[in-house]
Formats: sequence, C-alpha cells, structure tokens
Amino acid sequence: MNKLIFARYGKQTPKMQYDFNQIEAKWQKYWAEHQTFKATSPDPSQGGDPLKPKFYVLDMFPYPSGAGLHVGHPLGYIASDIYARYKRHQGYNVMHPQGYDSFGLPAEQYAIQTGQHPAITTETNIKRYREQLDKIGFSFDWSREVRTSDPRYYKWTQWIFIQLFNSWYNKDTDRAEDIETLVQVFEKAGNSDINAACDDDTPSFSASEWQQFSTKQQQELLLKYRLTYLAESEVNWCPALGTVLANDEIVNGVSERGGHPVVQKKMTQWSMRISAYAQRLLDGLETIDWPQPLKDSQTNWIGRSEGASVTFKILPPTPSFGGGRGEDKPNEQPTQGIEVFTTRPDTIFGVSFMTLAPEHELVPLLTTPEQKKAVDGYIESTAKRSERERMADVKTISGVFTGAYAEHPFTKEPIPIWIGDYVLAGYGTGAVMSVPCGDQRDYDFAKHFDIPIPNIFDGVDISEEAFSDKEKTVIANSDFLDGLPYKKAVKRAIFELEKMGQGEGKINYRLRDAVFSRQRYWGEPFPVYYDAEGMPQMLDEECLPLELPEVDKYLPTETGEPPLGNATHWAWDLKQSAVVSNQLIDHQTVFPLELNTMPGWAGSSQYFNRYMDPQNDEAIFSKEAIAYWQDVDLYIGGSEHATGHLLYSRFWQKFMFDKGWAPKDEFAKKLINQGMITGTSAFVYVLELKIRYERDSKHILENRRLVTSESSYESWRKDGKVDKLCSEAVNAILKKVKDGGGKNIQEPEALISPNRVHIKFVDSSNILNRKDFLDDISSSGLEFLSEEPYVVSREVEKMSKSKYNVVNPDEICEQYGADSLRLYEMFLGPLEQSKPWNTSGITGVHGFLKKLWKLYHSGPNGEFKVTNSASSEGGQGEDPSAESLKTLHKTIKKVAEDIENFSFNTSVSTFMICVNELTAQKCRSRAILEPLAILVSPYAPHIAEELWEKLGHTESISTAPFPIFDATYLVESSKEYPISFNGKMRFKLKLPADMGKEDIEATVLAHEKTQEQLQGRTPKRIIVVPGKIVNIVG
RNA sequence: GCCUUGGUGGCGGAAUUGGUAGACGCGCUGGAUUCAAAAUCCAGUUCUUUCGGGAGUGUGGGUUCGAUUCCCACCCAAGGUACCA
Repeated sequence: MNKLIFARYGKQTPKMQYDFNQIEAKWQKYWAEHQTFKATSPDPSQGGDPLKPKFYVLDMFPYPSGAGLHVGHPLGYIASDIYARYKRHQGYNVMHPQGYDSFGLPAEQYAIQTGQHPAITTETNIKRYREQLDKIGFSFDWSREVRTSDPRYYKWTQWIFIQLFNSWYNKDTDRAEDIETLVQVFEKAGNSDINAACDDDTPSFSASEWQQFSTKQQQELLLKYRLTYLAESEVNWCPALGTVLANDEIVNGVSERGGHPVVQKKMTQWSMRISAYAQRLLDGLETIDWPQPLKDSQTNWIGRSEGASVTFKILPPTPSFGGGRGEDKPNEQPTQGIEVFTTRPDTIFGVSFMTLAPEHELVPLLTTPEQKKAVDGYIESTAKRSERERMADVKTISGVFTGAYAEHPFTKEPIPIWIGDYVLAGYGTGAVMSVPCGDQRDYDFAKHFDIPIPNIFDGVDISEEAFSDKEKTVIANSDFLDGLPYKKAVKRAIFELEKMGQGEGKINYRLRDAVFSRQRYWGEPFPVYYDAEGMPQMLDEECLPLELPEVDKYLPTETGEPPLGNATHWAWDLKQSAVVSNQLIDHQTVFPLELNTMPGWAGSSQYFNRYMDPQNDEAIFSKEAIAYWQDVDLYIGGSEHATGHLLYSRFWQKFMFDKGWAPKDEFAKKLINQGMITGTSAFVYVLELKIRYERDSKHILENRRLVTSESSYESWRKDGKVDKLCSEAVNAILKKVKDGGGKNIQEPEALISPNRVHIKFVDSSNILNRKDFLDDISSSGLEFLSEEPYVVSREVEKMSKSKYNVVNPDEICEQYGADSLRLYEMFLGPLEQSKPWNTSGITGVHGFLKKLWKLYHSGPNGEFKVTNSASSEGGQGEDPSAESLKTLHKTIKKVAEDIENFSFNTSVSTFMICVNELTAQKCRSRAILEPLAILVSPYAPHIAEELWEKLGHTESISTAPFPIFDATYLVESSKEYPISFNGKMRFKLKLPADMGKEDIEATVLAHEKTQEQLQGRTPKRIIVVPGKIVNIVG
C-alpha cells in the first residue's frame, strides 16, 4: 500500500509542476529587492540617460477605503501594467508610479463615530491596499509614491493655492498673469482698459480712485480678479454632511456620498475661477486622445452657447423704488434695464413677455404694489420646494405677473414682466426674453397664462407647438429681419442692438466657478489667515506646509463652525511664523487661521506632475524632471471622474503652463476609461410570516422566516397571494400552533421579498450551500420550505460589500495565482466595456498557464527541457520547424498590434492559440520558446521571469527586447479559397497562392462540387478576389 | 427630451480596409484514464432538419457579386446630461 502511494507521488514530483505560489512570491521579492521597476532619473550624475526616450504610464490613484480591493479595482492597473511592461521591452525609460488619494470623507466619518484619528485609519487602509496590490505583481515604481494627506505632499497643494491667489486671468493675452501686473495697471489707468476674467459685479474705477481706496477696499477689489477668491455665493449645502458640495458631487439633487438632500445657501467660500479657462478647456479637447464620451461630457459640462445679451429698458410708471429694498440703500442706483441672454436674437420680434427667476434681484424693485402679495406668495412657495422637487416636476407651469413692463428695444411696445420658476437664477442672467413661438417652454407658459403668441416665422404653423428648427427658419413680421434665414438674422439683430447700445454678441458658458471650501477636518488646510480687517492673507511660501491641527472632536463646533474650529492651536503668529494658541490672537501679530479645508479634488489635480520629482522639498518638481517627463503618455481610470478630477486637473495644468512651470498645457496625451467589473449578486426569496394567537391567555406574536422559491415570489408579486408551496407550509405551521394549544389564531400576515445571499455560499451552478448558509449569523432564523437543492437567482450589479457580491483578488491569487488573475481580467472582454465577473471562467486561463509551463518542461520526469538550434547556439540541437516559426511570428504580430490597440482580451486568446499549436507541433526549440516568454511577460510576468531564468538568463526579463516580427515566415505557398455561391460559402478549395485570376476561375468552374452546386445552370458572373474569395453568381 | 456607447450561441466574447459569422475560453454532452475523486487527455456543442439542406449577428428597408461591418428608419439597454434661454 505504501509503495503504491509513493510510486504515484513520485510520478508527479511537485517540483516539476507549475507552482505559481512559490514562483510569484519569489519574483515579487526579487523585483522589490532589485528595484527592477524604478524609473531612472534623467540626471546623468545619478546614472540617468537624458536621451533615453521616456514613457509615462499613470493610473488614477485610489482612495484607500476600509473595504480593501475587490477584483474590479485592479482591472485598469493590470492594463496599464501590461502597457508599461511592453514599453520597457521596447527600450523606453518607463515611469509607472502609484500613490494614494488619502484625504476623504469615509476616514473622517469613521473618526466621528469612533474617535480614531483619520490618519491612523488611513495608514491601516493603505497598508492593506499595498499588500493586496503587491500580490498582483504590478511593475509600480514605489519609490515615487505620493499620499495627498502627507504634509510633504500637501505643502505643494497649498503652494498652488497661493499661486492661484496671486494670479489673475488676462483675456487679452489669454493666460494667467501675476496679480502685481494688475495692481500696476490699476495705479496708472484704473480698470477700464483691463479685459479680465472677474466677478460680474466688479465696479469700474480710475487710477486716482484706486489710489484713494483704502487697503481693504483695494484688497476687496483684487479678490474679484484673483483665480482663487473668497466670495459670498449660493452654494450647495448638505445639512446631513455638514458641508458644501461642488456641482459634480451632487447626483440627482442629492449628495453623491450618502444620498443626502442638498439645499441652496448663501455662504462666504473660497472659489476657483475655472470659468476663466472655459474656452481653453473646450479647445484643448481637440488636442488630446481621450474617449469621445468623456470629451462630450466635458463639452456639455462647460456648455458653451453663442448668442447675444440684450438689455430691455424698464418702462415707467416706474415702480415705487422708494418702497422696496431700495429705501435702505438710497445711494444705490436702481437698474434701468433687465439684461437677458438669448441664443436666438433673430427671434427678438417674437418677444411677447419676459420672465425672471423668482430669485432675480430686480424682482422686489419691479413688483407693483397691486402684485406684491401674489409675487411674495409665489417666491415663498418656490423657495420651499427643494431642488429635487423642482426637477422632478417640470411639467407643472407656474408663475406670476409682476405688474411691471419693459420696453421692446425695436418696437418700443410694452412687454409684461413675469416671474416663473422655469427660469433658473444660476444660469445666464437669471432672466429671459420669452419668445413663445420659438421656444416650447415659453410657448407652454404663454398658453397657460393666456399671453399672446405672435408668429414671426414664414410659412410655419404654430397653433400646436413652438417652432425651433433653426435650419428651416425664415423670419417674418420682424421689420428689418423679414425674409432672413436664421444665421443672417442673428447677425443683423446683433448689429442693430449694438448700434443702439442695447445689446451685443455674447458667448455664455454653463461652467460655474468651483467652490473650493469644505467644512471638514480630513483635508488640506488653507494657507490663509485673516488680518485685522478680516481680509484673507496668504502665509509665506517658506512657512509651508501648514499642518492640520489636532482636534478633540471631528464634528462642527456648537456655533456651527467647521471642525477646525475645535482646534485650540489654530492661530498664525506673523512674527514667529508659527501656529500658536488661539488665546494669543490679538489681530496685531497673531491672527485666526482659515477653518475650512480644501475639497477632495485639490490633492489630485497635480499629483501626476509631483510623481516626476516626489521627494523634492524645494519645489513642486524640478525643472529638469518636468523637462524630461513632460506629461502623461497613457492615463487609465474611470469615466466617473469626467466632470470632476479630469476637468479640474486640466484647469490647474493650464495654469501651471501659463506660469511657465509646466511645458504642456494638457497633462495627459491619451486617456482610457476602463469599464466596470460587475458582480453577480445572489438572491433567495424569503416569506416572512407574522402569526398572532393566544395561548394560556397570553397574546403571542410569532415571526417565521421561510426560504421559498422565485416562482412563489413572482406569483405573490403578481396577485398578492401566496402560491401552493407557501400555503401548504403556512397551513402546516398553523396546525402545529393549534396542536400546541394555540387559540384565536388570526389569519397570518405574509410578505415575500428577495434577500441577498453572500456569493460565497453559492457554487458555480447557482446551488446554495445550505449548511454554510444557515450557519452564518446573517441567516439566523431562516427555514427552508423544501429539501431540494436551492437554486439562487442571480442579478448583475455593481460589485460592492453591501451587495454581498464582492470577489477578493487575494483569494484568487491564492488559488490560481496572480498571473491567472491578470490574464483572466484581461480575457473577460474589451477593457473599456463593463462586464460581469464569473470566477469559474478562470480555469481557462489557468489551464493555459499550465500548458505554457509544460512546453518548457518535456524531460522524462517533466523537468525543464528546451533544445538549442543546430545553426546557431552551439549547433547541438535542431532548428525550429517552419510551422513553429510561423506560429511564433503570427503571434508576435498579433500581440504587438493588440497591445498598441489596447485590445488585451484578444491577445490572451492569441497566446492560447499559440501554445495549443506549439504543443501540437511538439515544439521544444529555444528559438521559439525564448521569444515566447518575452511575449507573455507583460501579461503573466511571474511565470515569464521563472522561465527566463530557467532558459539561462541572469537578468530580469523585464527589459529583454521585444521580439521582432518577420513577415517572411508567414508566406504561404497555397491558399484555401472559400468558394461561395450568391455570397454563401459552400465549400473550400486549396489552390496555389500565386495562381492568377483566370486560372482560379477555370479551376473552380471545372471542379465537380461547383457543377453540383450549379445543377446545370450557367453562372451569370464570377467574382474572383485573389487571396480572398471566389463568389459565383447565378 | 438631448448627447454618447452598445445590441452576435446557454454565458464572456472574436471577426483590424465590406470577403469562410461564432476564434479563444467558460458551461454542457459523450468518451479515455482512475477502485473512486481531483487533475489530465480526446470528440462534440448557433438553431433547425425528412440529414439533401434551410435559417441565422436587435427589427424593417436599402446599396453591393457579397453586409455583423456602409446608408435610412425604428426598437431595446447602459452611461452622461437636463426647464441651460
């Protein structure tokens, strides 16, 4: 017996098997120890070669969440890693860094709940992330790691903030300039000649006025020009999170994180003047190779529209300006007109009323005493409705007449001024000229309130709906615009308006300035203190970083200040250049520091440049480093960052370019959005029963939870009744109750609902492991209705811990190896597509790796064996067969093309075909197997390194030159032609490859199968495409 | 509504300029090996069929000798966006 066991054991000596666990651990250790993937600095003094071509491959760095990685996370990293490794084989100096976007809300909320400092949570999570990432065998250059929450890193985030504060945007030169240049102009000539991106309410002043302003007044004016500025503005306030949110952090009117309601609130906040860059952000899209959907969503977000601004004079009898708010501020000039923005100045003669947003500042001034009550009531009722309600309910038409009239710029007719909540305060000027015949919303409003709808279109019926087809527009009833098509009419209308000084051509953008303050703890502190006048002042650059203070509570203070308000040492001593106790604040030399922190996107907006020189404490990066690395060659990440990170980063990059620090004004040449890997959640259906009865004169409520079938659920959902299976079970339970002495048994309440089951309890054929499932705490109290194997229902949805459908990469690595995981993630489908994860499929790629291993292990006991060629390599062996060479070279060609096209799924299948063919050919030749190892290496680097070493190499395979494709091996002497009849392939015929058209035709026609197909008919036509196909028509 | 992407076997997917539809893998079926299982290997696997063939890439048209691929209309799904004037 013992003998037998030993004999069998000996037959498959473990050493000869593909022992992926041992191999992968060995090479991961080797890479770490040898710093194999360290990108070399261009500096020759550090052994670098500034002439070696660079290639910068970047992943979107992760937020280290407590849940760890699931198999969906590494997808993009694997793709970028393959590309990075491929570029190393091509001889590039590749930089492939990784880091952590480690400021953020989850760590802070955990801190609020547990009191644990977010830095500790973050550190723990990062450690776990790193362990998980290391197991997958990425070629990251960890010596360049950055963490956004590290003071040595956020020093430079604060630095950029200061630079933005000290800059303004000159529209004439179309770039950011130093704020000092602006001050110089103000001193000499005031601001009338300045063409700058600035606040709308910036007043004009002369040089002498400027000089007479107080310092505070000057500072206030400069804030209107700075690229980051403090201003009171309407912000999205999320009471549940206790913080403001940017537009891109709100989804469907609720917060992206947590789904809490958001309301509008006026607050003084830091903002970024991204709107100054709107046009350049739009133009830059043309120059970069990014996915079209992503470019489109940025284009929509920026929302450029061309049109005109038109001023409508307000007609007397002027409403009692003394009566409204004007009384409080007698110096304020009442506005004499209402400015609107329109994309259709050609329809100006169709204006029959005007509509203002309820929040429009002129509303209280315009409203006549008779209408005041109605208007106030309307404003109050719209203010009550949340953003979400207003969005959900776009069909209800509401509005109210203000009693006031404006004057039409051309006809001089009076135009009634209405307010309506379909006009948004936040877009354009918050007022529109309503052209009911040309705009459906205006049309509906006019119909609803019985306002006239004049038709100004030639030959168009507007009795049913508005006409908005610009292309088919011919203007009528419009004085000088009569007979003009859309484009000409627009030009003419603008020309006439400009002549009268009542309008001009204008381009409007939807893009708003980005609110940059957050009322949170775990973020970058602003390098800002407030002086005796309450004006913000920047810390000296030398004083950075301004480190986050310790607080004993991470919640807002009792007075409603942000969490930093809890810090006892959060004052700036100007003399010492140090943070000191709040008690020392005297507003002379010690000042309060800013209590807000920066938003999540602050740290991610320049990290890609910081990777170029991450240890530099003197500058964000050295000139040499950025001169060499320039920009990102390939950036891979999720499309959900389209209107957040990717837009803000482009904005900061353009600023860095304007200031001369960055050589490129776009930071990433090519970008790919990897798709999501979805999970397949599992469900059981649970019948919840509530049975009430009496026993021993006590009222008893018995709850039972029974696992029933999907069909029970379906029938319950259809008619609200339980099906036979359930009712039998219910009756059995009731009988038991009765037998046990239950009295007054009431009709039980029943509810069937789907319940998620953790996928670890389900096997590949969807059968539930009942024992393990019932042993789990989450399923306590559950009973099964039937003894038969339970088949769960499946649904594909986002992979998430809360959906119990997470697959952990560590477990896959443990069971199949990192190389299998890498190959399988790529094999699943096209990179950019979202696709469901199904672990059972991994046996396919795992089997491939075993077959690959076997190709190199053909000794009598499965030990390593490859043969050298006869013609080279010492002449001891035999040359590879022509067949094997053909297999190799077609693989080289396909794999190289696939990597260039990011078609990684097809190259995995190419490898499979190649190994299947070489196995069939019994190929053992070094001349084939050595290049094959290099081909496989970007995808399955561990096994490739192991085989490379066994082939006798002492250096890592990672820089071995990529095999060169030689077309001569693919030349064929014959071609198997598909012979089709009327486009349908019927049979194949092998013909010499160099056979001419006529000969092919003759041979095919003479063939017996052709005659069979034709059944005596004469073909009408014969198409011969040499090398491709023969098609016989007839 | 608008914009974008996509729709191919039981499943993931392939077909790069119009030229053999379903590569490769999973799953499934049968077989070999094994006391047995795992592993491995071999064969088959779009549907349909009277075994000749016929149909077939979301639907309906069109262009073409030939269409998954190009054009038109529509349907469905996913993502983005939305009283944006």
